[in-house]
Amino acid sequence: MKSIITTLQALFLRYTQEIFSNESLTLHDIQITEINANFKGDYTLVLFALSKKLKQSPQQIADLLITTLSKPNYDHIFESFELVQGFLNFKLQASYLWKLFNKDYYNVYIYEHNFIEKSTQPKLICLEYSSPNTNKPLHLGHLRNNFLGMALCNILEKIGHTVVKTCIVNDRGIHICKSMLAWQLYGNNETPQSTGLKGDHFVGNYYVKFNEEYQKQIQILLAEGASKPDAEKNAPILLQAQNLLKKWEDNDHETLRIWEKMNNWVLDGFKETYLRIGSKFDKTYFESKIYKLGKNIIKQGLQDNILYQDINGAVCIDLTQEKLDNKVLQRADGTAIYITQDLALADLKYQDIKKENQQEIDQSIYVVGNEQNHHFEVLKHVCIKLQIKGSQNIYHLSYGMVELPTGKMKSREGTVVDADNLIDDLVSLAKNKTLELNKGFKEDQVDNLAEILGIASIKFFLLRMDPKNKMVFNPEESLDFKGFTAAFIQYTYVRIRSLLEKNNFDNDYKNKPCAVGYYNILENASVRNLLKKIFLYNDKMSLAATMYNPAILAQYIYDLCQLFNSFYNEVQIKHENDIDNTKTFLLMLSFITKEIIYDSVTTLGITLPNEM
RNA sequence: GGUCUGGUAGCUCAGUUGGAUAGAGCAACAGCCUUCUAAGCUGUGGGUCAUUGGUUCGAAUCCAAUCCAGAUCACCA
Repeated sequence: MKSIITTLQALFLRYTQEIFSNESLTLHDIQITEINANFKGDYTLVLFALSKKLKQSPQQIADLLITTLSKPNYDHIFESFELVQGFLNFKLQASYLWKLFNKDYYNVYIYEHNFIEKSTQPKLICLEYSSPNTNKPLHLGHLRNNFLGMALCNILEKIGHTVVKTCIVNDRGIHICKSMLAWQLYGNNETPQSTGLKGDHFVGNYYVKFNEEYQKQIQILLAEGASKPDAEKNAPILLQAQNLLKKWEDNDHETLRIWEKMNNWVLDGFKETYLRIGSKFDKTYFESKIYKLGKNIIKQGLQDNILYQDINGAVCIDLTQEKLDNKVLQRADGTAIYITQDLALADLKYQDIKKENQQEIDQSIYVVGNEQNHHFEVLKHVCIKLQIKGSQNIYHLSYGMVELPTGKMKSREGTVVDADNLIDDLVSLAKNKTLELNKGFKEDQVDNLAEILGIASIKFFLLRMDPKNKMVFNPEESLDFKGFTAAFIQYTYVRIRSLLEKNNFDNDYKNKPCAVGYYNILENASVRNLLKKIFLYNDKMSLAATMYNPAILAQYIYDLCQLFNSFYNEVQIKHENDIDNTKTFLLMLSFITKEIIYDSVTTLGITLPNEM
């Protein structure tokens, strides 16, 4: 269903073309905005662009428009006009709003069960997100990544695109060897089972242990008179870890056995968290399985003279024409680095998805933090130069870091906010709050509800902000259940459910014809504002999709809920008269609000309770 | 040093191709529950949109310079 702004734009385009006999006018010249709260009316036609194009003053244009549109042979949809310094404010007829709601929203929804217009150009999109390392548990930054990825996927699908969700698991490399080594040295054959720890936390503890020992050894070397860089490079435990990496790459049986065992512990832990937060993937790739493929691409690149070897034998690419430096793609000793496997993955994803969908990928989105902006710029250029298919359609959706009030999160200094712990904290906060409000739920109901509310609260908190900006997370202040939060929205939702139920909506009103009324109720500002906000849903969804920004949707939902609550407090539906269909209309309005909340909140990946 | 982000209320954030007197939430203060769920609603206070200049009917938004903060510029990931 079309948004009201678009509808009005089209209408005014027709009007102006007719009235000013000017066929060259386009939609671009018709600037319609929601009215500024300080003025009277519903919407505003901003006349400056039109004035320039028509070479007439805003006053002249407005005069002619008003006199013509007020004539009875024109669409009878305007109630009044007011011109204020180039802004033509107008109020719509209540009957028009009523009809619009009934025909374009209510009935369409009842029949089609959908609010959103599909894109006329559906795309096949590959969306990569999450990308965990298997040496430590997920933290708050990963949560932002996961929530963004899921929400974006849902938004794009809502618009009608096909999205293939992929995940690359970074399960090899020196960082993995560090936790492995620490476990070998200090683990005493303990396991997640024997300690009762979640697998990823269990392994993460050894990663921390490694760094502690590493720091100790550096201090010892420094005390013995070594320079700082030497100490950092020669600490025995680091040399051991490097040695372990070499053994891993040489397929040392025992090393691989331990690696696989520890990796599975971590992956089991991730699985649990992903299930809890609702992250799903269509395809999961493992770096350990694909990193070697990159070497073939590099070999081919050398043969084609796109790449070159420097004096030490490292394979490089010249990106000076792209205003970037020369970039190494493979070490002098022939081993792979980060970008080597990214090349392989880009190629692999393209081939796999094309094969499965019998269709070219239109876009490949990577949800990765903005610390890697440079890396992805380089990656895209390298892919293009190496003529990897689909390279032109690579898009890095870069999101800002999550910081604490004290500054950056640093794993080594223990200042990370652990994902699992955070979720537990929020769930338990939600539980306390629920118990405090004492609404008479049974114990398992309380636990269920707390799980829904706790997870929703962190999701909404992370999604309501523009992805590209960094954000500050204050544990004390952020974890609230009032104001601009998920709980507020969930509360509004259950409140509407209850309202509809108490008023017997499903049986007595849902299918009642209600095309005509006396419309007095639309003079109530809270009713009118809610209705106008409903008319914007489609617009906001498609904007969120084109901008890759779930925050637009989050903000919209919040506004909608706030308007509903104002309306709810002002109008007592059960006391309204239904002789003129007013009560039916208000219940339908509430119903559509509820359905939009459900539709949009679900799209963000957030669960709604039925009561709270 | 180069490149890229950002700087809006005490704090956390909106502000959609330049539009009218810059908006929310939190925090503070004052009200509203025998009436459809008060996790709600209503109101008050709080701003040199980092600074300076420019572009024009009009600038938080575009341009330039300066200041501040962050990221990045690895044969790390």
